[in-house]
Amino acid sequence: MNVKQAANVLDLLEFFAQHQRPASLAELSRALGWPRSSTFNLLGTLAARGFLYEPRARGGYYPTPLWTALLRRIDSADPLPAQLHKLLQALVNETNETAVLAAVSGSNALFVDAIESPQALRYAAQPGKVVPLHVTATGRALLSMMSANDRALVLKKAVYERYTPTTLTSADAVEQVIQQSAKRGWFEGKAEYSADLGGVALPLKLPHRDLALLVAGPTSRVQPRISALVAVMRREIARHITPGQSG
Amino acid sequence: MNVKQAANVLDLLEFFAQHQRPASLAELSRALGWPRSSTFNLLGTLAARGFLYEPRARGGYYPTPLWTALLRRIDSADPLPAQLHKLLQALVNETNETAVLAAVSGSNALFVDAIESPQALRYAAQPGKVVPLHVTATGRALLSMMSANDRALVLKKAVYERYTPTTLTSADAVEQVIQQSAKRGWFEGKAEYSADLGGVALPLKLPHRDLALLVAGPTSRVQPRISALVAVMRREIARHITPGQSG
DNA sequence: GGCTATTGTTCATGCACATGAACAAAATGT
DNA sequence: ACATTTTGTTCATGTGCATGAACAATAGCC
Repeated sequence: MNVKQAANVLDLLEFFAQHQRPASLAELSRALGWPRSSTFNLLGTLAARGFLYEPRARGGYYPTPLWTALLRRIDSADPLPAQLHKLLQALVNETNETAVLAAVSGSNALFVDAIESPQALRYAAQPGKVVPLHVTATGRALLSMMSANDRALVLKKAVYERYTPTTLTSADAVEQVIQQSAKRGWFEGKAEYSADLGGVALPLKLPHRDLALLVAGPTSRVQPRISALVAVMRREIARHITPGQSG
Repeated sequence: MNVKQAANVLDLLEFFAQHQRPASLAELSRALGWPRSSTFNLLGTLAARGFLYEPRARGGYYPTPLWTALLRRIDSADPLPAQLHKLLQALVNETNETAVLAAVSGSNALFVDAIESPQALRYAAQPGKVVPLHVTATGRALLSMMSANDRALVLKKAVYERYTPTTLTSADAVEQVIQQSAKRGWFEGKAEYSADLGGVALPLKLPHRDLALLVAGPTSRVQPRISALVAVMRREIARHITPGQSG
């Protein structure tokens, strides 16, 4: 079940991240399609708690530094090593495609960091994006690191919708692909979830978390050089992660 | 009116900021006093949007880097100059009391940055804290920068509750104190809102925002050296803010 | 491996709260 | 200064959602 007013808080945050300036009640109500009265109540709630304020009197609301103060504490407990962001940057430089770090989140892969290719036609991926585990290279790389039990559970509960002509639509088919991919050491995505999108993913076991590393772009650019991409990814992983950290 | 599920999102964030580790549904439900089913729905909503994930399968939920990604963008539009944080630090070093930067937020002063005194007995102030405008030194420093009209409006709408024996309880009394304080150039708080708490506040006009700078602590330590504190604050403001920035 | 305690999930129902409408206050234009 | 538009605020009402209860799955224990 969807908790509407929780989602609205997220919408509000995303609005401010996008527009980067204070906004009045009327403006927000229009932009987000909320009744003015509801907007009034929500802004009031957030402002009363110190999460929104009006930088200038009657100049509209904006999020306060309290958010950042809280998140600094939250992030300090679960930091993505800066190394990993540099790894992504190196991969984008070398491959000219989008590079992503993903973690398991329920039955989805969650993009925890991403740098997009500089090219006009590119895989648009931002931190926070989620994709199903069973129909993506990233997801299967993550699944390959789970115990057989956990993986079977996810695959059983998965919804085998056909997104594109190449989508795998059964637990068995997916499990088989995972086995084969694990053996050869890399996972390929062949436009199963998004048409014309191809990618290569590698499992990345770190001390306290299992991640997947993905490089992806249009099938036409990615497909012909899969093995080259794998080689680059392996090289850059070796360069950016000290032996003690990889598993 | 209070929007419960919006407030719950904030409670959740604060929980994680405090505990700094993943928490299971049951754990959160207990800690926050929510029904398990409600917790289930809320976590589901946030996870589906990519704002929560499970770092380890069945290892509990934790906020994702998406929060930070959004807030980086939000903060970049409304940055508190790093200078100002250094100013606070300098003041804490010099005075041994808590130093705060505050901005107007509705009829409250919002603490946008704060550094607490190292002493055991100190003014506990953190970013995000809000205090009424009309019964605090900080608030009156902020009010002094408003137009006469705006200030009159705030003072008219204010609720003149008696928090301590020294609380001012009428618009006229407050306006008078503001006039006098503005003339001499600094604002004093005399345990009107929190018992035994004293402080000195100065208005701080920056190019795009009006702030107040506060140094506060137990009355016994602050009261006797008010003028010394004012002198230190003025000197450090001059040191940390270039002439072009102050107004 | 069975038994118990704990955690996670579903669902129907009553009521808190989101909403539209009506009003008040500001802003804008002439 | 007046008329018009836009924005902010209040409030009663009907309904979407939070909730408790019941069930399912998992973990813990001996």
